[in-house]
Amino acid sequence: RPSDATCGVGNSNSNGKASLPIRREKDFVDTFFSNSRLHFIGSWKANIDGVMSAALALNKSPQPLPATECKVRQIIHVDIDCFFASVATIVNPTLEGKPVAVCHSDHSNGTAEISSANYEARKFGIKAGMFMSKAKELCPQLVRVPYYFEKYQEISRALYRILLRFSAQVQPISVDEAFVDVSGLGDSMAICQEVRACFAKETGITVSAGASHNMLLARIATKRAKPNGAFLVPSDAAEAFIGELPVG
DNA sequence: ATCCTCCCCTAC
DNA sequence: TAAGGTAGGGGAGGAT
Ligand SMILES: Nc1ccn([C@H]2C[C@H](O)[C@@H](COP(=O)(O)OP(=O)(O)OP(=O)(O)O)O2)c(=O)n1
Ligand SMILES: [Mg+2]
Repeated sequence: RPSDATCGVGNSNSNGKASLPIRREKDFVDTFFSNSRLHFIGSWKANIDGVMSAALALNKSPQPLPATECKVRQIIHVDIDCFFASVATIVNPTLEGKPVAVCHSDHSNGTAEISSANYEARKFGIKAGMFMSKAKELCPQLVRVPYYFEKYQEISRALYRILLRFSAQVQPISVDEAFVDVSGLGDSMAICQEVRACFAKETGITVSAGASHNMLLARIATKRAKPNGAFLVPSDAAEAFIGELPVG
């Protein structure tokens, strides 16, 4: 906080240089937020509303059947595969097939957190939130890549533009994840595959999809579909599907 | 009974 | 060399 900055180290004497620590404090806060992946994700949620209303204003998105007018809804959930890590592979295709993790630091000690790990890296037990130092213990040949926040924004917009071509009822969950109500708009698995194909063609990145008759089942179906797949839970299979889910 | 605020937790 | 922010669900409990 600027009001605290004059209490900082090296500013104890009254030589008229009190403004310097205040300015450096402000720069610190700005760089912190501009490099924070969690700030990027969190503020995007509010940002999505603008993207949505702009696209919906074009009035080109088909309206699904209201829940009251169809016996069984058709809900789709989509989630980009290891989003940030996938973007790095688009930027540098030679990373294909190698274990990759997104992180500010590549050091073997310290507490820098991994934001996203690709599926090669996950075979070693590496996952989001893990310290890079721990990840390199598990996988010394792990390739560390930087953040590309501008590209995440661009690719996220592409996903939402595609989803809104199939239905006007899109609920954003995050930068890489959304629900879509496609009740009465066609075969839900066919729509899943169309969305996946469109997105892969436009961005070169894979997105997985789950489909079922409610949001919860669709979301869990996406976990089963990953990576680079689609999975349907039919109404009469829901009980068995839920019943066999492992703990953890 | 309802509404509100605070707090804890979780998913991104 | 590191950038642990943000929104929302839901329970506890006080005010109305
Ligand atoms: N603890 C976390 C979780 C997520 N993210 C960021 C990086 C992810 O790429 C993005 C999307 O989150 P997901 O939970 O969808 O994870 P991924 O897309 O990376 O992998 P998955 O294939 O499991 O969806 O959010 C992050 O920075 N820190
Ligand atoms: Mg994802």
